[in-house]
Amino acid sequence: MNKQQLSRITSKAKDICARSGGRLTEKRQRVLEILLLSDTPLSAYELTDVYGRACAESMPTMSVYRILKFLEDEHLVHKLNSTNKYVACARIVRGHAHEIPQFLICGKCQSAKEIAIPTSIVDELGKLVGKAGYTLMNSQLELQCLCDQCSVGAS
Amino acid sequence: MNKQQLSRITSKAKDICARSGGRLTEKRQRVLEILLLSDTPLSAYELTDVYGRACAESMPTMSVYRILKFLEDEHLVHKLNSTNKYVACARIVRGHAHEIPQFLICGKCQSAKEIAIPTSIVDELGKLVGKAGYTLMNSQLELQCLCDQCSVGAS
DNA sequence: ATAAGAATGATATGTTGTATCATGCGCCCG
DNA sequence: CGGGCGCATGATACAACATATCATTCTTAT
Repeated sequence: MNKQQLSRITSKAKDICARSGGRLTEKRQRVLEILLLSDTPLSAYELTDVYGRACAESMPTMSVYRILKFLEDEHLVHKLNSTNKYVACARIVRGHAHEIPQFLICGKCQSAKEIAIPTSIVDELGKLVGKAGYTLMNSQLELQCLCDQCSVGAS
Repeated sequence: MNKQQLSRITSKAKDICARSGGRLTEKRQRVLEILLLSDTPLSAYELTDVYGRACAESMPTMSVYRILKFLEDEHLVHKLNSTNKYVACARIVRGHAHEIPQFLICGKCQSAKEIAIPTSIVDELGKLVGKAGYTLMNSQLELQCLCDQCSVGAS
């Protein structure tokens, strides 16, 4: 990702925040940028470290958590529950509307890819869930995978 | 679940362990029984508490974690990554072969139900994952739901 | 009986996350 | 302009989840 893309994205992120009455402050923007530029999801403590090294003055982890919560509420960042790490939302990068995200997580290099799952599959899942006596509320799937690069490397 | 069912299950669990060279010791069995009898998934620390109250002498949490790991390796227990809690495997209760488990977790009462997802859906997911440049390794899904009882109660 | 190995206990520490109160900073209105 | 209100951040403490490591106890085979 180059500087131009980054500034286009952060400018869009500012709009999104403004529309909901929030503000993308400089610190929030920096946290978002770190996630946008990272190859892999980061934990709150990893983010604290990266922030400290990148930005001269450091930030207490507490603030990182608060900022992550803000960014999640704005749908600019997602949390991966299976690894307790955070990723920038791919939709804001690619300009799509917000949907429930699904993730492919490489068990070897830890990369995570956000994908869209066809409505048909989600609907099938929903029916199945209904038969079991439950109602699907939210289907953020996190699938344990191996990415092609790691498959090749391992062969 | 009555005593007879419980003893049938633990006897089967003993066989499973024996086949892989392990032993279902009394403490391991007690931990498994607590999970079998619990309405909801339990964290390692909750298990420690319940164990302490049920069994007179208590067990260090460290041992609970070790026992949970053993039971997971034997596929007698699953860990829910989205909540960091543990459940007894439903297949051993119902006598089915081991498969990748999927869970429906009620966001209100915290109950968790283990279900089977048809091969067709898993295959579709696999294809999708393949197109995205990944290979599906393990598809333990944890779906955030509302159970029918809680839906009714809330209405 | 005893030695080897498995299971458990005890202790320390690492990782993730929340609660709470204090401080700073921007912005609006008089 | 400046005083005060509200949002953002800092500092500190602690809770919850998990692992590392060494010591002790129990089982089992010879």
